[in-house]
Amino acid sequence: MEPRERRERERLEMRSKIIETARDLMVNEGYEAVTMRRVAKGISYTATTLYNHFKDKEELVRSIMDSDFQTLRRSFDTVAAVTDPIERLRALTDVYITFAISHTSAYKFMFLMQHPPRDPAESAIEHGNPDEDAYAFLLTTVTAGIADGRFREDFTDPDFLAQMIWAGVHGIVTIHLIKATDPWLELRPLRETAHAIAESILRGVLRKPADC
Amino acid sequence: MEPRERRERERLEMRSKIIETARDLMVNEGYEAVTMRRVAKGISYTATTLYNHFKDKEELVRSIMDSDFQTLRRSFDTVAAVTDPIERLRALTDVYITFAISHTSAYKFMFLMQHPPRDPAESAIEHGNPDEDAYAFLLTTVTAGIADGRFREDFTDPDFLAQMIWAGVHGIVTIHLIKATDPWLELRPLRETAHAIAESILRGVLRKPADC
DNA sequence: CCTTACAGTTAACACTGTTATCTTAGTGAT
DNA sequence: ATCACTAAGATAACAGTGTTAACTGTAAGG
Repeated sequence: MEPRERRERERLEMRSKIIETARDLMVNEGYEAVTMRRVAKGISYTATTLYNHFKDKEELVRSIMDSDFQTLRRSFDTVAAVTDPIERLRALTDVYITFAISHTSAYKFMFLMQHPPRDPAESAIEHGNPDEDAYAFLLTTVTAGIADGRFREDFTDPDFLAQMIWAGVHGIVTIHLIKATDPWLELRPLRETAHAIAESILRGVLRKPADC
Repeated sequence: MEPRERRERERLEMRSKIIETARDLMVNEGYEAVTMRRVAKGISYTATTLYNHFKDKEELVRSIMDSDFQTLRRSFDTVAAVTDPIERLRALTDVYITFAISHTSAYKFMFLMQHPPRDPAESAIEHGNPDEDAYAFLLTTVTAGIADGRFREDFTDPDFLAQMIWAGVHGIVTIHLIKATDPWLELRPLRETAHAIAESILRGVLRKPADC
C-alpha cells in the first residue's frame, strides 16, 4: 500500500471517527453537549485538530445530519416491498414514527433546527434518487398512487400530496418531541394519533374512501 | 403615592422593559442574538442587573414565551364570533397560520425549542380557560363540534381530535419555517397546503363530508 | 538527504451565562 | 434627623463556547 492512499484512508477514518463521537455525544447527552472540545476529548485529541478535518462546527454537524438522512431512508427499505402505493404510504408513516421515536436527537436535529441550506452537491445522497433520498422515496410512492388513479381528481401534484401527508405525521411527532412533558397538554398516544391523522388525510384525499 | 408601591411599580416597569427589549432582539436578529449582555445594553444597564429581576436567562425567556402565548390566544378573538364549530375550526387554522407567518421567531421559540416544563401556576395565563389559553380555546371548539354530533362516532375525545387538527397545520408550518430555503424540497405555498390538510382531516373526521 | 507539507499542540481572542463582592442610594423606624 | 437596612446596580471574575495564529514535530516526495 502506498503512503499516498494510506494517508487518504487515515484521513477518512479520522473524519468518521469524529462524526461517530459527535453523534454519540448528541444521542446520549443532547445537542448542546456537542462541543468541539468534548468531541475532541472523546477521541483524545485537541479541539483545534478537528479544524484540520472540518471547516467549522457547522460542517461537522452537517455531516452527522447527512448520515442521519441516509439512516432515515434506509429505514424505509422494509416497506419498499409493499406494492400497493396507498398501503405503502400507511407503512411509511409507521416506520417514520419508529425512526422518530428511536432517533429523537437526530430527528430534532434534522427537522427542528435551522441549518444553513445544504448544497446537494456536497452530500453523499443523490438528490431526487428514491433509493437514497427519503423525500424522493415518498414522492415516488405518491406518484404511483396518482398514476393508479387512487387520489381524487383535484389532487394531481405529487409534491403537494407528499407535503400534506408528511406534514400531518411530522406535526404530531414534533409536538410529542417538544411538548412531551408539558403540563399544559395531555398528549394522546403518539402512534395512535399519528395513525388517525394519516388515515384521516388519506380518507380526505383518496378517490374512494373505504367507508362513506 | 407611597414609596412602597412606587418601588413595586418601577420594578414591574423594569421587568417589562427587559422583556420588551429581549423580544425585539429575538424578532429582529433571531434567538441567538438574545444574550444577557445585549439585552442589558439595550436598556443601558449591565448584564448582572438583569439577575435582580430574573432568576436566570431561562426565566426571562419564559416570560417572553408567556406573553407570546397570550398574543396567540388574542389572535383567536376574531374567530370567536363564528358560531358554527366546524366553520370556527376552519377560521382557526387560518388565523393560526397568520400568527405563525407574522411571528416566526416567536413561533419557533414556542413550539420548536425545548424548554423546561412551565408550571401553569407561574404563568399569567389561566390554564384551561378558553379565554386565555389558546389550546383550551381549540378544545372547546372541538367539544362543541362533538356535542353537535358533527364528528364521526369513533371520534369522541376532544383532546384527540384537537391534537389531530393542530398537528396537521403545525406540521406544515414548521416545515416551512425550518426548510423554507432548503434546496432539497420544492415547498408548495404554505396557506394552500395548510388549507388542504385541514380540509382533508376534517373530511376524514366529520360525520357527513360535503361531497362523497 | 533535504525540503516541504501537514497533523497536532499551545495560547489566545471574543464571546456566552452566571456569581461574589462591593458601592451607593433610598426606605423605614426610632 | 439619624441610624440601620434593603436592594439596585456595577466591577471583576470563572468556566465554558467557537475559532484562529503561531509553533512543533514527523513523515512523505524528490
